[in-house]
Amino acid sequence: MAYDLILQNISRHISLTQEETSLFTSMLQPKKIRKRQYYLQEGDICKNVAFVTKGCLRSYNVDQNGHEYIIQFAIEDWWMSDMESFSKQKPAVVNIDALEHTDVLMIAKPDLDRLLIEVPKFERFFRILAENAIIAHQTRIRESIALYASERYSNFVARYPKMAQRLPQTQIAAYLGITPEFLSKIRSELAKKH
Amino acid sequence: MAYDLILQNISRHISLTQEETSLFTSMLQPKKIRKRQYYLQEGDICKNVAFVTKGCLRSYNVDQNGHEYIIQFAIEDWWMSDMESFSKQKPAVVNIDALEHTDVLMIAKPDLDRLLIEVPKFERFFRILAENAIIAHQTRIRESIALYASERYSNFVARYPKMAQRLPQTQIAAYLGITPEFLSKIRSELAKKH
DNA sequence: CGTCTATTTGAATGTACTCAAAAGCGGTGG
DNA sequence: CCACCGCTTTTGAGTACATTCAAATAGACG
Repeated sequence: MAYDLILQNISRHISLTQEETSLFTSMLQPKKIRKRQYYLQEGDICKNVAFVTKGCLRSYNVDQNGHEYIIQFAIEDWWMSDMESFSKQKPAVVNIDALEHTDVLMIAKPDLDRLLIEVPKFERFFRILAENAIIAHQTRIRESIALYASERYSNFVARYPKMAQRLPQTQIAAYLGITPEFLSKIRSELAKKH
Repeated sequence: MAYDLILQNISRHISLTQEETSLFTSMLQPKKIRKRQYYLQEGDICKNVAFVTKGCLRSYNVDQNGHEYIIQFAIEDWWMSDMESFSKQKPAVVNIDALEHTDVLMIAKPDLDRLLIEVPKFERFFRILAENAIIAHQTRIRESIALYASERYSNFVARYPKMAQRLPQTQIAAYLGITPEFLSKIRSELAKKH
């Protein structure tokens, strides 16, 4: 069943009745996003939140020199949206696109608003989801100001081994806030130590 | 009335009945934290969430070389806790202390758990609070990997002018992830341009 | 008033970036 | 299935951003 993964994800924090599950799944819209295809473009308003069932998304922005800075990756079992654009319905400051052919389940903003009212348990679910995101973000902030690039890279590989395997180094570099050239040098230094 | 500020803070996102307000305020414990005094120490379990009514708190950690890295400041009208320690009741990885003589209103973990059950509106309140924190954290992550220290400092001053005025430069430097000496040099460069 | 901490300034060093060029790898079409 | 094209990764030289250490000055607090 195609909803297994998302229902399991939700059951980690709240339990749903049969009817609540039906209401929830009736709101889910499947969508395929091909590699390099945009899910959300800077300036657009984010109308859905996405749950990845296959593939990989990234949210990022681009500065005036054309450099990309990655805010977040989302592989299978991760949620993705531009929080600011989605929750306040204002133009997005980031882009979201697919690094691989990707399958998502989307929930539209009006549906989610209705869900939160009809099944308040989901307020709890999304509160916990948000709190966990805060914890991860604080760790990342701490590391980005306290650690050297080589340490940040080692921690990234240790924390997200699946992502580190499948992501191109250019993307990891853009997440760590370094150039691809410098990441290559870091990796060759780390390799020497074995 | 001492609860004005916190009730106004809450009313920005949800509205409470008379009884809900009474239940909520009955859970608030006032506490004074003197300058340099700890509110939470690394390794302890965070038993309360704090709302600052006067003064200034900071959460930070210290590396093996004794350098401090500041995760967050909280002045009047801000909430502060170690999210991970408080919500999962595990040992804190950060310290929280006062940079000024500070007054807070605290809510104990068991009280908050009960509040969330008895008044589910608070699930919504804390979800929105968490989502706003995520937006701020993502902005900070983006700036910390994309901008030079001088740009991060200018943005900090523009975004939090009240904090920039009252905080010592050492603390701002520890928040931006640079040395106090380098911040001093940045400031003298910026001053030249006038 | 005196002590302690915060800030400034300078010289030497280290981390990370830019630019350029070559080598490796993967997907696509013929 | 191979050849090609485009993109990713590697390597090197020169440069810029940021740190360390040291010492002098200014400022805050009891």
